[in-house]
Amino acid sequence: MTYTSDFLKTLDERGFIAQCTDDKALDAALGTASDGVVTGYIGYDCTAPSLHVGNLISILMLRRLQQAGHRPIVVIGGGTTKVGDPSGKDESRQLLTQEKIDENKKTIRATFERFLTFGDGPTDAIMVDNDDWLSKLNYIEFLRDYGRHFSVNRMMSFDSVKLRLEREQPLSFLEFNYMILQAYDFLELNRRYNCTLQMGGSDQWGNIVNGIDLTRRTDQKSAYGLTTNLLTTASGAKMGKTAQGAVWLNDDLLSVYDYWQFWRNTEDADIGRFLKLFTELPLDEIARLEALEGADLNEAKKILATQATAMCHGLEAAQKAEATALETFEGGGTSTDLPSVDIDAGLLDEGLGLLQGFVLAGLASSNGEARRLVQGGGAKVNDAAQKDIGASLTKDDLIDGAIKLSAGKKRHVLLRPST
RNA sequence: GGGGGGAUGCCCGAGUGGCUAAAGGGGACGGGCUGUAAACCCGUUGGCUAUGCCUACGUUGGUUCGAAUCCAACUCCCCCCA
Repeated sequence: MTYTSDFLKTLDERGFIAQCTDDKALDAALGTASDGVVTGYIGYDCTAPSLHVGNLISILMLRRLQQAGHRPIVVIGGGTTKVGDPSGKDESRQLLTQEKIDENKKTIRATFERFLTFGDGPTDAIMVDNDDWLSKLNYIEFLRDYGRHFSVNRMMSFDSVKLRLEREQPLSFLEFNYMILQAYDFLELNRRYNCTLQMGGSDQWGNIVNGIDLTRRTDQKSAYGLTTNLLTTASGAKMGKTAQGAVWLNDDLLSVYDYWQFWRNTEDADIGRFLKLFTELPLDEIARLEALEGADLNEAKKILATQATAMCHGLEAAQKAEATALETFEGGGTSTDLPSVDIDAGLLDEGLGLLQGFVLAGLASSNGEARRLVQGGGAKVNDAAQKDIGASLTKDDLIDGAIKLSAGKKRHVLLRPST
């Protein structure tokens, strides 16, 4: 359909939207809300110390919502994390301890401040923790007031539950309750902040719909749900997972340089889609970049990388990453800004084993892996291929105070002796 | 409570006494081709103080010259019945 609200029009043009519970009504509401502001939320469980690229689309939806003159709410799932969302998982998640959850909460919060403007104004973003209300619920009271609105028959029909059962994977009663708690979140946010929109990945559809139903049944209020497609690369791989693990948004878990590289290594077939989703370049500019062919597409990839990195880590850091990459890949030089690992200077005096060096640099997880890397011809020291697994690194290998180790053509780390 | 089935390396999965660090596949990593792409081809894929040693087939104990494989107990999971 053709949308009239800025928000939905933009999301639609840029390929965000997977499903909407009632797009006509939502479109209208976005244009006619009493004070012109619609409040929408997305919840994030704190199962890891940082969000990753897989969460990015949803964060950007909140950002777009704010840009369109509405109010985003970030819900930190301090309460729901204690239960564990069964959606899209074959097995129960390991339950996290309270301390771990609290720690994760802290490090996740900071990420949002780079994408959203927080404050007290009508369209300023706010952040709340669902632990604030979920932990206070009284079991019997809760069951009587809200549990009666959920039919088990229907709950069983939701993918998060159904798939688990069909695969004969266990689903605990604890997890079974997740959708009820998330539904209650929506109701609570509706009451507290007049929040009428919940967004999320398409795997959240069931949970979102439940919240809308609950709000209607208990308070006779209407609310909307909007989901995005779960992002996969053109080859079908899940976004955000690489060999090293998730592509984290926090720079202490993944360096800005590596984040930039992640986007630089986008497959050709994904460029247009990613530019629309992950940058804020105008569509005609994107159309131009997308139309490039062959090796010229590399230009588009660099623009994608720098734009996407700038949004997450700031323009300056992004440009620095780009310069570093340029020097490393196209200039044939060694940039001093490559990710580096500090080592004890004394190690070089005695001669540090080559294999050990790669392990310290994080380029191999064991001596055996480092050995295989050398034997396979993928290990380089200062750009010179190494064949001898018994070789040592010494002070003589230092160039500008560092030794450049490379595993393959793309992974580079500088070893810096600390004094 | 009763009966049946199951637990193998990152994942899936073969293996029912030695030839098993464990087939095959996926994934991942490295090499080649290229454009830091995809596809394709080749190689690698437990650890170590390394012609050897150690750890590993749910846990513990046993049989045996020898166990992932046989026996016992236990733990956890699934299914069916009540």
